[in-house]
Amino acid sequence: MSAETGLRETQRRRTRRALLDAALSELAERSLGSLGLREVTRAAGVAPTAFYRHFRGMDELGTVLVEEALASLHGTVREILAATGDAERRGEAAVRLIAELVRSRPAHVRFLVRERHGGVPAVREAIAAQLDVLADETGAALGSDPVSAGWDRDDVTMLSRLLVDHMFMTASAFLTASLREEDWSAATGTALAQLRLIHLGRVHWAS
Amino acid sequence: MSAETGLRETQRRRTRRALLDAALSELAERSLGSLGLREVTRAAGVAPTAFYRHFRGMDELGTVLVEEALASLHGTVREILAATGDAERRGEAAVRLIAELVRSRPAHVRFLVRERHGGVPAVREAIAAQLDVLADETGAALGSDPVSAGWDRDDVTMLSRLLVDHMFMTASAFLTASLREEDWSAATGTALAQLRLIHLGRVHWAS
DNA sequence: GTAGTCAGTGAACAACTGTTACCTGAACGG
DNA sequence: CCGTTCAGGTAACAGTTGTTCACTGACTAC
Repeated sequence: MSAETGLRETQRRRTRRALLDAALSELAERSLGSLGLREVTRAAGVAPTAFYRHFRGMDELGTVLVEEALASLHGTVREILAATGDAERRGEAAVRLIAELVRSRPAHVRFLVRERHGGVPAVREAIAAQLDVLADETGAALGSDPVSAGWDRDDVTMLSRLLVDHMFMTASAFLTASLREEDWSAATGTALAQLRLIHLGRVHWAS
Repeated sequence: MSAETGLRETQRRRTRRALLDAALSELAERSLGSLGLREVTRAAGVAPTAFYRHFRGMDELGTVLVEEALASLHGTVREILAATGDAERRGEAAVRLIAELVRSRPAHVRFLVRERHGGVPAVREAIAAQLDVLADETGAALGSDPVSAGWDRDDVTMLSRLLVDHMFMTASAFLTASLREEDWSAATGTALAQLRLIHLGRVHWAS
């Protein structure tokens, strides 16, 4: 479905991408709330009015970026949860996948980290809702895991929330460390150690 | 030092406070980057030009807010670290103090959480620098603790970073839960459980 | 008492903002 | 081929922005 590869449609998609990319690159050192519609269109090489052909306003542009960013994150998390092996290996896989995500889509990740607590309610809520889903999935995967057999629901959710938040911590650490290679590997080490410590706590947990 | 209670000086301080408070209340649902100088002065009931008698620009206003917010946080953390008793009690004390801080200065706390990864470099860096100090202090306190005797430096810092970040997680959770009382106590429970889990991991850690 | 300091004001500026109504021309369906 | 659709452009709008300058008048130091 939605092949839609007419000449017009492809051009339309192109400008839409240009708008999203322009916004994304402008957001490297600013926040969505301070980003003007005209700035985006200017950076995209398009007339201001063209914006309205694609988005109702900046809020909508923002929520689209949320969906884009979290689509890849969602995929990443599913990979981790589906991964076999002991918790140690799973932790490594998690950190590795986050690292890849930061390397391949730094702008998207930065956007998520920044706007999670940012000043645009619509975007904030979109991220929060998606993260709730993510936490639930994590919780479900955790539930069907020998280590946490017999845990009550509250404890499972508190752990999954901790893990999701730790994911963001790690992503943020990678972003600020993404300049020097030694900082990068240090961040990797820290994230892995923290996951190991959390896992240790999990093993010795008594509901 | 700096008694300075002339009539003029007190009035000056009053407007300065008015500016800071106006900004703070305006920042309840927006970010610093999107906050205009004129908006602040308007909310403070003062002419736009009066702003310059107190701050060079919005960045400076921002860093002053950072100092204010982190002064209380600094005090809070010192109290926790100085607290005697086992780790369980210390965790309880930590959560309780954060809760108090959120209740007594919600705007400051929200400001910190939002601008930590926010769109104003100067403010972001000011917060990061202060948090580094905080993490170091935590690390020092952790170092002189029987539980973590013999840990190497890297492991201590990874733990203190985790704890500082967890503090922010908790503060953020309290902020979003501050409407309904049952959400509040649930947030308290989650934070406590997470600290307990981390502590368990700490006990069974092997450097 | 008097001269000086200085927090706050008022008016003006060029630049920029989001949004509207209307126009253009290339791709489209039949 | 021809009428229609529609992505994008132009021009204009009323507001708002940060910053400057000169000015006022209550406080201060002497």
